[in-house]
Amino acid sequence: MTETDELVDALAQLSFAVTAALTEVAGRYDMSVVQVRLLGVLRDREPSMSALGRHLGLDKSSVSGLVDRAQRRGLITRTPSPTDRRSQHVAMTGAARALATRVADEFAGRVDDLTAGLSAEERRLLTALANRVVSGLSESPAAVRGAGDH
Amino acid sequence: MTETDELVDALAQLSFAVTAALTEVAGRYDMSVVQVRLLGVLRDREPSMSALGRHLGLDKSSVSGLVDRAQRRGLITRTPSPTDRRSQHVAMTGAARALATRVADEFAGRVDDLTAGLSAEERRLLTALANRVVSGLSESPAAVRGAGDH
DNA sequence: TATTGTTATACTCTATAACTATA
DNA sequence: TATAGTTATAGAGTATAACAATA
Repeated sequence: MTETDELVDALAQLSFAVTAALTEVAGRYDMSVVQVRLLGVLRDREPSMSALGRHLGLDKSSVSGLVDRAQRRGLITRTPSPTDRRSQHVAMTGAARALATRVADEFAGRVDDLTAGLSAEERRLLTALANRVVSGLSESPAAVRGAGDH
Repeated sequence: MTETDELVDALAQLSFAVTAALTEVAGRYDMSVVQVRLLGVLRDREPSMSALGRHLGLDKSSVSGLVDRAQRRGLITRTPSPTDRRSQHVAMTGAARALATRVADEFAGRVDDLTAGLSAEERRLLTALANRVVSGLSESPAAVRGAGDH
């Protein structure tokens, strides 16, 4: 295997492990990864449906369904835009904020377990390298704590 | 934000970026991430349905559907086990092998783009750190080139 | 005309439960 | 009894196409 193949495989496996951890933690609260990301985006924004779709990389019809299901569970609200009568503003409820905090905390614990074999210096190094990789992206995907986009 | 939170967020964003790249490449061939992983597992194995489920972390009923759809597309074959008449052995076809190679190559190109901002030494460092994180897992998730599990 | 959002439709992916066949 | 696999069913998630309302 070339060095490139080794890097590709290592990042793929790391990503599967991180995603699996988030899936597992979210599942304990009957949430999916995309729902966790939805709440992450709404943590410090109240976007329109279409802006939400851009943040999550989803079609507007997918956002409609996603928001419908979250609203049915009392996690988000839709309010009409005062300036554009076609538009809705999406916001998370207090219950959603509490839920998102719990999920993020438990996820952090799982990442802590995953990286337990690294020294403090190695963890800082991994953080820096991961940030360098992601910083090259114009549209960062929304993460769990809502940081890093726009 | 604490150092732990920074690490958690950096790994979450990195994982989303890597997964998004794989999703995008696979989509160009009408494939999903799980289908790519399926072919990755079959690259050097011909497991039973239940063993396949363990490799992918899926219920046997999910595997049935997944294999059905792949078989309908001519990507895999089912053959009866000679020793256990309840059991099926799953194998990938030549067409699937060619397809998996193309997807893996394009995915490698995307990861190359993502890490273009790193020096050769930094890429080696990232590979080593990612491998250290994943090596702590007893059951590694199947990656794109089929390496790293069992 | 273009944009915002919803709805209808179709498909993949996933799990639970019930089932058949074999061990 | 236990295991291997399929099928029926239900629900989340996604996209495309058609639509209504507004800009």
